[in-house]
Amino acid sequence: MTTHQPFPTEITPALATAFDPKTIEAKWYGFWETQGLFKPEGALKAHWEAKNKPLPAQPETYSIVIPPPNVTGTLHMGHALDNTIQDIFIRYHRMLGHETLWMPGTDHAGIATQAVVERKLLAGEIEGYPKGTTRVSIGKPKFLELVWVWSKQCQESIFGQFRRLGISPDWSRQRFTLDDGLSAAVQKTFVDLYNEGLIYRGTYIVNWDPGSESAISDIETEYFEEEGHLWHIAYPLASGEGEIVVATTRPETLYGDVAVAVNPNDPKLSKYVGQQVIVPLTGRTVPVIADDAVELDFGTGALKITPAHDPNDYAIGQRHGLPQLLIFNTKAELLPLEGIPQALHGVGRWEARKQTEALLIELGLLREKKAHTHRVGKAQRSGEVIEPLLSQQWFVKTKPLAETCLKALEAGEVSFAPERWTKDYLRWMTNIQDWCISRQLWWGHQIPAWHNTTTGELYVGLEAPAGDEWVQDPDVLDTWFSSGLWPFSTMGWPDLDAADFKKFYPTSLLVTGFDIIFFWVARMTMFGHQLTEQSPFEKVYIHGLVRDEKGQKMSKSKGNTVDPVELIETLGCDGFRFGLTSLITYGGQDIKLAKEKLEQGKLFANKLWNASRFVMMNLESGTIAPTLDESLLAPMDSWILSRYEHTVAEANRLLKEHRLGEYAQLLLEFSWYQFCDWYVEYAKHPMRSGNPAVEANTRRVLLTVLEGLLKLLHPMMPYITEELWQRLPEKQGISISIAAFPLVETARFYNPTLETEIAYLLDVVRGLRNIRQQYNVPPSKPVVVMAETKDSAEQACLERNQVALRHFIPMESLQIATTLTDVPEAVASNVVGQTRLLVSLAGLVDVAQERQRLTKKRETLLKDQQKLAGMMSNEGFLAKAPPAVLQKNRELLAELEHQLALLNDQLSSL
RNA sequence: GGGCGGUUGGCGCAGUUGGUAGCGCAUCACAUUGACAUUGUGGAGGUCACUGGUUCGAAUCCAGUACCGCCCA
Repeated sequence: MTTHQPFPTEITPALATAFDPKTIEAKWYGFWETQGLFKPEGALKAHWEAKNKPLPAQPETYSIVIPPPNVTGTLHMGHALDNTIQDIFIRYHRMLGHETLWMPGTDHAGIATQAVVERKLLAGEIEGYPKGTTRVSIGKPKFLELVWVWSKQCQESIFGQFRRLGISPDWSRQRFTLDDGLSAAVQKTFVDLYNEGLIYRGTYIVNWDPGSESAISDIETEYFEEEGHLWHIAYPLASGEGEIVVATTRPETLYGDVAVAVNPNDPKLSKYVGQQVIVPLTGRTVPVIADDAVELDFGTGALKITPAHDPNDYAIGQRHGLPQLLIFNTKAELLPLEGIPQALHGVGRWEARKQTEALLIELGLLREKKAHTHRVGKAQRSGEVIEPLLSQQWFVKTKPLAETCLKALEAGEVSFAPERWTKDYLRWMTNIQDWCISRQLWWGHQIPAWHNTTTGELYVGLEAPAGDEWVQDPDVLDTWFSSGLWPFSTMGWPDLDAADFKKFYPTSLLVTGFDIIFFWVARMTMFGHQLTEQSPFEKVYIHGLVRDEKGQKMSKSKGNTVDPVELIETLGCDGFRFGLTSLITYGGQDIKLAKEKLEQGKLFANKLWNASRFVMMNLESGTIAPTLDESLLAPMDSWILSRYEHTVAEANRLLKEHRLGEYAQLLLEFSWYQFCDWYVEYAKHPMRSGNPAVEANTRRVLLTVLEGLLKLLHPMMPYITEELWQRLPEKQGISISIAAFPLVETARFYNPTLETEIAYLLDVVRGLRNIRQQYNVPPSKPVVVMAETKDSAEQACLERNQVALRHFIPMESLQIATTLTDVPEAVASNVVGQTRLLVSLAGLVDVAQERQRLTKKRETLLKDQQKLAGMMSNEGFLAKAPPAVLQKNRELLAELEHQLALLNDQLSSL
């Protein structure tokens, strides 16, 4: 056995009657960290030392990279869930003796972070800067300095919150997407992909966010149905004879019109094709063109074409070789162009819309304005309405990358749990659009491309070419570009010999919410396959969103967010983690934050605490059998060992299958409803039997089960299990976190026959308690009990569990018989299995009440019996049902019939 | 318009090889000297949204309907 390592002992010697999480959480977290137990190497060594076995030469590895939180604020419930899940898997594999790495870190979150600091600056919340300060006014270097300060602060507070959650990543390896190594990976990737033709630069209509004054990708744009208007505007024919009325939702863009389009099959309008019309307010003459894309029955049937500010118009413009007329600046204000009324120069788009409408009315060209519901795209981060804008941007050619991913998916190199998410991933990969990766921001990875100021030449490379005339492209890359490299850039890639990369890549599991399958998971697989020629993870575990109690999505603007740290304060970390885990479903449903269910976690922690307290008090009171003496085991002992072994097997299965909700439920049931409610209660008896060998052996059973239970629970409830485990009289190793997770290699105690027997016994106890309760017999008052059964197994069970029975039910006497004689007059009865239970209650039996109770029971049984009898008289069922089911039903039916007979007897004797 | 998910006791939810429906909270009754009132004990409460099909047998599989939610166009 290993020697005990020092561990914090400033704990009260005796366990308090109520579990107080606060006193233990900080203590153990510090202990784990200082002992290096979150490090793969440290944990591995400690694990095998505790086992007293040599380190395996080639230990199995297990690795997860954390979805890096943004350095924009604080952790929310989604993070709490996501990281609790990861921690469970990490701690489980660590206890299995695998070399386990959980890589932590944070994401620089370009737009979001820059926006936060800009907002703070503007609001005067940054010391040394007056209210109203803009990023432009202080300049790029100074501004970036402030963002760095902010991001460091955020990082610290996030890591602090993570620690409160009790999670166990290797903090010594923490990464940030802007770290030197990760940045180098980004630069290299960009240059390589450019050289392979997978990155290109071009002028296209992009989703422009006037809020951040940057392009964003199409998936960062969210669409909302909004009430708007449809303006019908008359465009006079240049010939002077007549007009075409055009319908538009955006009158302010008419300054950018370069054509009017109609459907070639339009019976009324097609005749104008080839003619010229005058764009109102601009004096510009543009052609009328025919295009199939124009819907005949939308609006007036005629569309104004603004290629520089609408993706559909852009496509039409391309087909017809039309010019592209840019009318907005990066803030979506009208440019000072000829053809735009002077008064509108520099005016924002909404104001411009109003004024344009007024001008059109003045000119008598507004034919109609009617309410119209349409879809409006908004920037995910800033909430600003997207301004489609023609601009020069960098793109990733995604089709070839996606194809590799699809092949890998088909080959099973990567899979999703729950499986249904595969479809979403597949659909997105199949219909993938090129990815706009340049952002007009300051905060991020500046693009390694250089422009020659004199020749206009473009050069892409890690270093600028020689000469003064080269300036670096000012744009930075989309944050997801660097996040897409996360699973391997954090491991040392592109250095293929980096130790972590060689050992821990590809990772074992990725845990994340479904909302970022496209943003992140897809980008990681694309980059992973392209750059490392393998999937960055084997399995993607997708969980639902954490919603508020009403099922609404939590958001700061709605004010319905819940702070996980606050919940940890009130429930204790272990209680919180248990509650959260128990809410997880196999199907990955969204989680409604039911506070009752979380509360259950807190109660469970207290229950576990007190049960352990009881066990430890008993362990201290005498010797513990060095090994289990099987000859001394009473049926109840064997039963709990059987249940325990079964629970061990199940827990391992559920964890391997990523079924965490069921894992939580399983352990709750075993600990509370089996161990505490029955075994611990039972054990009080042999513990006071006065037989030293039995007592010592019972202590051994209690210790075995409790120690195992603590280990089974540890991945989910790390603190309380550590605290309790450390107090156990025997333990191997320095911490439960590196102790061996219980496994069933060969079943030793699992005994279904015995479990059936004890299930019957416990039913008998319940049956007797039921009677006692009905008649208000005080708990301590002994009663006269008679049990009549013709079933020899039942009889044997009762005989050999008399001691336990008497312990659960205070009895004056217990008579077990095949046929009872001398049944007293006043008895209350119950039926369990084939057994008739009688309790003598002189002067207490109320015949009416007894009749009512028995009748009710008979009705329930009768219903079951009829149903079953129906089934058993069905030819088809008898012919086709599997023998095991038939057998089971036959037995059940016989039992029901017997029970009914007993009840009838009893009723008629009343 | 297409896809996905949900509909199970008062409330919140579990329930994957199809074999007589489970949990938490709430509720009713009883219990307070030894692990625990952050408790224990006993009870009550459900035709598993609806319709049809497959099957000896359906909450579970299939088809359709209704309502709710999400994603994509």
